[in-house]
Amino acid sequence: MEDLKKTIRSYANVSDSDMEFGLQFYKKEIFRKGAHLLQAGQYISDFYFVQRGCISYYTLEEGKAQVMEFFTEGYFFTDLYAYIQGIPSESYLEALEDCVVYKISKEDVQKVFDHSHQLERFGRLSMQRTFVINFQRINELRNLSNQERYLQLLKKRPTLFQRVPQYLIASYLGLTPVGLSKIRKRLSQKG
Amino acid sequence: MEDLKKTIRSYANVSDSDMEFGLQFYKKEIFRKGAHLLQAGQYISDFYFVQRGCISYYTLEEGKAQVMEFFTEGYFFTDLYAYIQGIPSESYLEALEDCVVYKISKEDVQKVFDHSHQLERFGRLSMQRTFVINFQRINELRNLSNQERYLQLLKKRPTLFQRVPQYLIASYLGLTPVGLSKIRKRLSQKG
DNA sequence: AATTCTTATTAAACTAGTTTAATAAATATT
DNA sequence: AATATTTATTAAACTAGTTTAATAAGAATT
Repeated sequence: MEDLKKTIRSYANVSDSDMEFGLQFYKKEIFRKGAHLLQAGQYISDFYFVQRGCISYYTLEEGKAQVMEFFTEGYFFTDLYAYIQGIPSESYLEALEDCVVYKISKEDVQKVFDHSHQLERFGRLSMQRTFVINFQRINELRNLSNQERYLQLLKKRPTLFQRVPQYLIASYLGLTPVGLSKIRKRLSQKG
Repeated sequence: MEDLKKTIRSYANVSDSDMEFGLQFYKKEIFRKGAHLLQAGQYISDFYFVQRGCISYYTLEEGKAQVMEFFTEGYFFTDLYAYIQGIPSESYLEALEDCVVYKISKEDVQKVFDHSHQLERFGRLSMQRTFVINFQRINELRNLSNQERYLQLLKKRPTLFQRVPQYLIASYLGLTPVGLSKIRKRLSQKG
């Protein structure tokens, strides 16, 4: 749990005893490639941390997967929307590789926050971090062309392109596989 | 400050004494139509609550305003991105009408959170609320057509169309004024 | 009431994507 | 190694927006 501990401490000064209290609730879990951590219609009451692997977070819109995020090592994740609102999920969480994750239940999160002001602060600040990422995402969706967003993803998360098939990346970028292929061709002709 | 108090209590059970402690830091401020609460390049260290009026939150991209949000009565707002990161803003906050707001400084927010676990919880939960809104925004940007987003805005915030010129709404929707006009024409011909 | 200024619509040419379908390339399976 | 399956590219026709520029409508000012 060293990676998890380090990641929490990157947000707030958590004492050893508070950390020990918090970590006791996390449980290790393994998912094989192709396994679903969550399917639409299910409730999600766990919060996860990626120790190893890659998980896709997607919805089905008219039968087609719309990838919203790829969670890789060091990410905290869940279907945060359904988790927060306590409603059935409209999304899927699927292991794109064999994965090792740590999970904690919503009730245990509540216990941890009730017990420790500093861990509640970690909660607030990690929510802030999520805000920053979503804010950037919205700005990118609004102000950048698809080509620019492709180039930016290539720059920000280059290893993703080795781990994930291109048609899922196209989906993440809000494109069809054909559309992304065209963009790549256009770029390869110029440069 | 009754509206402010009510809004805070809609997030967390704050005791009277904690509430009193928190509210002492808020200061009332008035902005005339056209006034800027924030300009690009400035640091923003205040958090605001809209008592009365409408504030646009926008960036300039190649000289053109890109409206990201309209803040109306009951909204908490700031340039949250610059506020959180402590970096100079790239955005503007402009009163579209005469406005009454309450504001609190970042340092005072910190004092309040340090003083009261329940107010820190309010902070976390209001951040969660912001997450939910941004999440929906991202989904709308990704999965809905411009026409659908226009119709949805019309449904969700109908009064906005009486308060705000159409070209700003076009910008909010990520369209040109011409584009929005076309959509409206298309709809009026069908229905 | 007339004028000016701002906002909204329309037209025409253009563009970056879409869809569908065929083909090519890469990967996995027998 | 041969075959089947999955993934990526290309082509062709189409679409919903863009830009620029002209016009019309509405609001504010003299």
